[in-house]
Amino acid sequence: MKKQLLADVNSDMRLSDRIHQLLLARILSAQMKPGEIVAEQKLALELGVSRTPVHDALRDLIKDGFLHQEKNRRPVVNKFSVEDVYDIFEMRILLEGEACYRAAQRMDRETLAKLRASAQKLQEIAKDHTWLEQWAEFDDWFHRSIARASGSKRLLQDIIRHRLSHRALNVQAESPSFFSNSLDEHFAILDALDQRDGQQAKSAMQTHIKESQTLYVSIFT
Amino acid sequence: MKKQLLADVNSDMRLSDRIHQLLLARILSAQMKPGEIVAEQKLALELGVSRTPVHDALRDLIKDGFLHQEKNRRPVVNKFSVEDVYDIFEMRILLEGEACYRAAQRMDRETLAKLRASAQKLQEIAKDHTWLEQWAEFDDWFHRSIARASGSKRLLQDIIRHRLSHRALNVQAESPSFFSNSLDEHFAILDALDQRDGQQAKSAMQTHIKESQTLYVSIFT
DNA sequence: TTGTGCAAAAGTGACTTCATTTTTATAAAT
DNA sequence: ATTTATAAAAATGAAGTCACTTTTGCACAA
Repeated sequence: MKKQLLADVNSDMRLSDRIHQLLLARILSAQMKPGEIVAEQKLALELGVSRTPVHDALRDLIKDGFLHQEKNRRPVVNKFSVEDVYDIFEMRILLEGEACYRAAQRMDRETLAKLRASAQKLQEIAKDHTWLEQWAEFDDWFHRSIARASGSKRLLQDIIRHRLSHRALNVQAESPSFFSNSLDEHFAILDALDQRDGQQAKSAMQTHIKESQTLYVSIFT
Repeated sequence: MKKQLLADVNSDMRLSDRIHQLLLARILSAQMKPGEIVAEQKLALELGVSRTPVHDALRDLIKDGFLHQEKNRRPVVNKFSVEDVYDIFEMRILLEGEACYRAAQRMDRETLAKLRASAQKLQEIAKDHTWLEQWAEFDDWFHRSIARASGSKRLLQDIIRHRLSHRALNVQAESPSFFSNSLDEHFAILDALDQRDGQQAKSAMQTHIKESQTLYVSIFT
């Protein structure tokens, strides 16, 4: 019986796109680790498809910056150096700071309220063992919502890209990256957004990301 | 006899990468215009290769944001709306402003001197009929040099990406986008870099790009 | 034990083929 | 003339195949 790793409901999607999703998930969840070889042929066999859609998916991942490949060689999952870690966060500070500044003027009250409610709910169950995964999900939603509220298609896209890189870092970070004051910082950002204070919101966001940067840089050093 | 459109010296490159280069050049030079259909099969025939490398090149161009494609349909060259134009320049203002700020501390005197010399040479022949193409080349080199001097791999990459979008705009801009004070602005940036004044350099760069933005937005309105 | 050379195995790049979907062209109908 | 139906042509997504390159494993030598 054939493996059903691609048994998505989205059967109207291109195979290559479903495979791209699957592989991205594997990278972000450490099922595929930095330095690991990802052979197109082997993967095709494993997934029970031909090499063609796998080839396309791998090419996408290369453009995404998660793999690299030399001609005629098998693709390899990228490693991140300390410099990369620093660089990724610097981009986030710049881009998400700007997005937050713009969002202060444009974000609708409804989304703002939803973000606050979720953050509060999260605060209550902060001692639960499921906290970490719920946190990761919320954190992503929080930052993307603000990026989206910036009103700039390209700013949003760039932020998503660098945030994915950030998430890929977790794979290499041994200790679980976890900081209790992150939630407080989120509230600070929300407060500034509520007051429509762009400068303050930007500043709070940048402080928030810098905290994270410091932690990650220390882990990777 | 077969067409020699791909008769590059780089015969050790993948075909798909050479085709990607060729198509990008066609887009930036208006040989392929917005809205135009780019059929994989037809292109393969024209270039005298199989569909596979063409397919890969087209996929890259889609990720680059120059084409879009719906499933089972032929790819189409992207059109830019006024909002896109504005957005592209906003990204350039943010990213190249930051790069310029960082470059003020890091750019070596040698590159700085070369940029100034080229700018001066360009100024002398400003009345020549070959001015425009030389200008375009210099402008690209100028901005990339500063982006590179920022010391950030990702900042450079993002800047290159948005600058390519900018260049793709020229295809849709009817009147030749041309402004005599651009060179003066470049000198202003160089002066600030010479003085290692990050704030001033950033500000000069952002003013420079805003000038361009105003012009392009008016053209696209 | 540690290299070195070489043949077998596995892998990629690119071409070809096949099934299905979309596009185009033509003809009929309003 | 313009729309609608439809059949032929052309295009894409995915699989299969082939030539050439890289990787692997093993025998042999230092």
